[in-house]
Amino acid sequence: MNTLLAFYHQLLACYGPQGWWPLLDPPGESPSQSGSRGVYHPGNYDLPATPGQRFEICLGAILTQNTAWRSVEKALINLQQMKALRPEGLEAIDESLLKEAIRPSGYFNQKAKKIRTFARFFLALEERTPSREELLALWGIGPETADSMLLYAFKVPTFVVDAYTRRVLIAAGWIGGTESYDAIKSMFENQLPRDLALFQEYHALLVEHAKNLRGSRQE
DNA sequence: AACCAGGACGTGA
DNA sequence: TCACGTCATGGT
Repeated sequence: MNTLLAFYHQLLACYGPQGWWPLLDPPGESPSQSGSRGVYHPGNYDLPATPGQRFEICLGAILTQNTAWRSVEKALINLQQMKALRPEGLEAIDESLLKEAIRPSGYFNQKAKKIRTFARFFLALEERTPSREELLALWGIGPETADSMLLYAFKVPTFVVDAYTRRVLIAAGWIGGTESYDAIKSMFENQLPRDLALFQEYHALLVEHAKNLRGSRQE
């Protein structure tokens, strides 16, 4: 039997579809209605539906590096209000305004440079799907950010590994903890059917489960 | 009041 | 290659 696939079904039965990646204003809801908060879309694996939503997910992937999502939402909303949640707007915005907008998400000096670098790259793409190597070559985009963009923004079935993933696997006794990013990524990709919805949902479920593990311990 | 949050880069060994 | 310091704000 397949341990990782069986575990996925357990998690799904326990928590249900998570609806990643959250968007500020998905189709069907006005921005004011979303109450300035990311909207999840459980069971819908067709998003993003527009280049704008795709770009929003990519920026979120950068801004959430070692940062709580709640802080990222503030930054995304600020950018949206400054009309800089588009690559053209980002290219035009003043440096100090940009940093002020993303300040709540932390590391604002580095992240300002990162999202500017990415905005230029995104424009040059012209709707094409980038390769993992192209993304990794950009300053500020490491393995997890690249995989998050590919999986949730560009709909490429590649598995995302993060701190939560490691925590769950360690708690289950399936890894020691010193394994490399790519080693853990390969574990999943070698044992699971390469399916977009499965990969998207699995990572989201691992995050939810890891948060529950932490919550049961203390806090 | 330390500690962590949906990491990545620069450096030295 | 790899361990370690740095980056920064916000919530618990």
